Order: sequence, then structure tokens, then C-alpha cells
Amino acid sequence: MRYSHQRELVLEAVKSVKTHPTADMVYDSLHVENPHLSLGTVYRNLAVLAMSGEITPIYTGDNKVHYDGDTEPHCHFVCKGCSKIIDIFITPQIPDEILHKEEFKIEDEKTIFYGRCRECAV
Amino acid sequence: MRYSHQRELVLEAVKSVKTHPTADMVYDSLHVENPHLSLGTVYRNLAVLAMSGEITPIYTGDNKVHYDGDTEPHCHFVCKGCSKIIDIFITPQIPDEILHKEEFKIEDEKTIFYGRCRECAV
DNA sequence: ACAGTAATAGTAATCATTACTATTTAACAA
DNA sequence: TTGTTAAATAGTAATGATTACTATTACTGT
Repeated sequence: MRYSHQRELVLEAVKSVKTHPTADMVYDSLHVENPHLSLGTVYRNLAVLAMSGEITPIYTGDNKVHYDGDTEPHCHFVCKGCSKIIDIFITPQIPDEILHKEEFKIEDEKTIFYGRCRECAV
Repeated sequence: MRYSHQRELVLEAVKSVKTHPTADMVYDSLHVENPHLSLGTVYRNLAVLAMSGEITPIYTGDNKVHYDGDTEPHCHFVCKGCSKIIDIFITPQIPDEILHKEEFKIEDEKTIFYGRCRECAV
């Protein structure tokens, strides 16, 4: 993988915020200062960075892929009201009988909690 | 919510399999016997059934919503090789300090494990 | 500086999903 | 049983996120 200025921009854009942005949000945040940056470049670099483990994709169910710049294993909370994503720094324990199953080998784990944040409480 | 034959077909199609099908897969499985069934109807009913809690959506990251006819709380394993989804009947324990946070109230939880199944082992 | 090739910009295409509208049909009452 | 009403459907068009394509640009090693 060769260095590119655009990839550095994308990586920094994801790492510098706690908002778990989508490709579109990353593009918007960078486009003002970098008018020639292409949306396709943002998509490709997010995919490349996720593949290399520098950022983590989050699939909340809103039909858009969000990215987390914090690669420490942790969970997420998604508000059903405002769709805000909040980090939850716990790592669920996986029972040994699951980890050592013959049927499959677990390499990774994603947990998402759904509910309502304080502002959106019913 | 009013009864409809199409909704019953869709519900039965999801409940009768362990494959966690997408809208497209449900449509394909029903279309032969029900040539007038519309894809939009399948989408709408899957959404309605998910909303009413009769089926559960799964967001694996493959850009398609899968559905699970088993609504008992459990986790899923997704194979990075063949994309197969396997049920894992465990329910991760959520620590009390997370459940009783002021910041948000958790109502639901989804855990997905990623790895390789026996057939796709490297 | 030069060559080779990966990466980009800009645009077009794809694919899952949603929206729209005329028609059908479940459900309820006369 | 028939009529009424509104919810649901079929079929098609539109949307929106993402990917593909191609000529051009720009890293990186010589």
C-alpha cells in the first residue's frame, strides 16, 4: 500500500472525531478544504483502512456504514430516536464452549445496543 | 394491522428456514408459487413484521438486511468466506453499571461474531 | 530526472430499498 | 349478502449508498 495524501486526510478525519461518521460525512468534512477530493476516493480509502485494521466499520442498520477511529475492542449504543452512536467500553466475554467449537472459528466480535439516549427518552 | 395472505406467506417463509434470508431471497422463494407477489410487498411486510417483533433483522455488513424467524434472544456468527450466518444460542451478560447508566437506556442488544466456518477454514 | 504502477478525480453504473398510484381486498355494518 | 371504507397490493418509477470505470496524477525505487 502506497502513501497518499487523501488517505491520510480520511484517516485523520475518522480518528479525530467521536461521532462515528459515514463516508458522506467524512467527505463533507474534508471537501471544503480539499475541493478536488472525490467521494469515490473517500469510499475506497475507508474500505482500505478498515481492511488494514486502522478503523472499524459499524453496521447499525441505518443502511449506511459508519466508521470508528478507535480500534480498541468495545461496543456501541445506538439511539432509536436520534440515531446517535455512543461508545461503550466493555468487551463481552465469549464462553469457551463457543470459542472452541469445531463448526467455526471466531476472529472478531461486534455488539450493538439499541435504546434511547437521555435526550430522546420517552 | 389487517390480515393479508401475502404477509402470512412472508412470515412463514422466514420462520420456516434457518438461513436468515434477505428480502430478495424471500421473494425468490415465494415468487414461483405466487407469481403476482410483488417485491415491494415483501420489503414492506418484512419491515412491518420486524417492527411488530415477529422477526428480527440482522445487519451483517453485507449491505443487505437479513431476517431471523427465531425471536428468542441469541447471537450470530458470520463466515468471512461464504457469508453464511449461523445461530449461536448464548445471550451476553450486560454489566449492571451499563444497564443503569443515566446517559441512555438499553432496550435491545445484537451481537455478531465474525470468522471462518469449518468449510472455509484457511 | 525517469519509469512503472498504484491512487485519484470525475463520472457513470449498480444494487438494495423506498415511494407512488391505480387497483384489490379484508373487515365491518346495514 | 351486499355495500362501504380504508388498508394492503402490484407494478413501476425513483432514491440513495456504494462500486466500477478510465484517463490522468503522483508516489517510490532506480
